[in-house]
Amino acid sequence: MQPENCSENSQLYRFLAENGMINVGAYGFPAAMQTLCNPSPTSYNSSDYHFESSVITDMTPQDRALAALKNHKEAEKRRRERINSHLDKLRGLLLCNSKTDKATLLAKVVQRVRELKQQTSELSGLETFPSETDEVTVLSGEYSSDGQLIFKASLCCEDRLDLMPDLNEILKSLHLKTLKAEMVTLGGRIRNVLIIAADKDHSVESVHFLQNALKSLLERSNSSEKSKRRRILDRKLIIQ
Amino acid sequence: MQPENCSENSQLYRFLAENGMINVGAYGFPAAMQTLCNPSPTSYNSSDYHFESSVITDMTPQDRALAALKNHKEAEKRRRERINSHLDKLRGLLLCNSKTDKATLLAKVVQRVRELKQQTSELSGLETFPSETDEVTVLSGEYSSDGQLIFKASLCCEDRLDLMPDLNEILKSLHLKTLKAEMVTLGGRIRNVLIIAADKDHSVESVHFLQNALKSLLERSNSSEKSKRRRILDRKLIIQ
DNA sequence: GCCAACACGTGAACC
DNA sequence: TGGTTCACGTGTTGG
Repeated sequence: MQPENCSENSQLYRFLAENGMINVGAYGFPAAMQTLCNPSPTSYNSSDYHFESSVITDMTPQDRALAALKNHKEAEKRRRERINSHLDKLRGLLLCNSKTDKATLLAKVVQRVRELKQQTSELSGLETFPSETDEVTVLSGEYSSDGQLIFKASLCCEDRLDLMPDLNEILKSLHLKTLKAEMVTLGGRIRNVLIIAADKDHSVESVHFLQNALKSLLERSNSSEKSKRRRILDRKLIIQ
Repeated sequence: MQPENCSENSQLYRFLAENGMINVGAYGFPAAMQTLCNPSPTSYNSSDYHFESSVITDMTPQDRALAALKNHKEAEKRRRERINSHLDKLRGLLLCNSKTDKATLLAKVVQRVRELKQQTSELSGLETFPSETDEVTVLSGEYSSDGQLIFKASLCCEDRLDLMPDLNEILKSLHLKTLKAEMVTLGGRIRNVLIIAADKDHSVESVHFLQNALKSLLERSNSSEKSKRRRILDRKLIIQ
């Protein structure tokens, strides 16, 4: 039996120690793993538990490796807890029994998100005429077969001459293509519904940028027009 | 060094084998783990690789344990894949980069589900007057501090004398308490909005039962009233 | 005893 | 390097 590298022996050492096959120090592992890297042919037992490296410094490379392992172990535990806490929140949100298993839960989440997207799409998609309330709606579609992301954006606000130029500027700067545009004006207000395509390489960012850009466009529009309007009822921002 | 049980030694054997410290058969592990349970004091190496148990039967207890381990390993892999595939679907649904880590993804999912619930609640909650379309809407709230589940249910259909008794019967049979009830009638139609509390012990089931009960109530209502109505435009069922 | 689901600790990969 | 994330195989528990 000739060990090939130190890693294997540190594993072996740990294995033996954890299973009580050799005695270990208070913490669990001594700083003697180094000695195992060039092991003497004697058997591993507690009588070999003497080493010279530990007298040189308090923090031998072995101790440091050990501390790293401990860190790693704890970090991993925190990671698991973080994930599980989110899963628990989802259980609450979906009214799932706390003992619903993870896979089933996630399947339900997928289904629910699809339903909700569908519902908001239907509920908010019915509007074609401008409303009294200012609205920015970005309904994210999914990726088309050719890798483009197709989605729908709706903007409802006061009509003004430079709205379309502003809108075009935004779309151009984000490298978004307008596949289709509907606009309806009524009583000084306008509703703009755009079908937009984004190249796959910067699609996600573009969607978020567009949301923010439209939102700020709407705010700009509001602040400049506020004096003219008798009332701004509300502001809706729908992000699907 | 006296091993305490067989499990430890099978672990040890596996450890040694996996790290090439002893030779193993074609599959990976020989059927010799039993011999390790009462080990001879000699060292573990390939020269000890002879055993009598395997000649008795093809399926020794060791082989069966081995097969079970293999099963277990593969089942666990399938489970991981199942979970991860759902996570990937969620990544697609949320337009997340494929390298968004699990915890962050799940945090976004939680946030998104909350947003979507909020939006559908707002979008569908605006209606107070009865619509032309028959509707059952159950908007699930979350658990209150005292463990009760509070949620909102809305029902819109033809008005009829025995609607309220039917409704009360349903709620009573499901042990649901009505905290608040709004009802608006207009042109022979009625909209009923109920705030309902369910005890925690059978809350989830009750919500689903209620959904089904209201749905069938609506269908019953329709079939008996169909002749009187000139048109039933549509039927909406919203479940949040 | 089997099966399914979980938490755990660890090695590997990526910054 | 250290920090962080992932997949993996395993021990364990409940049905």
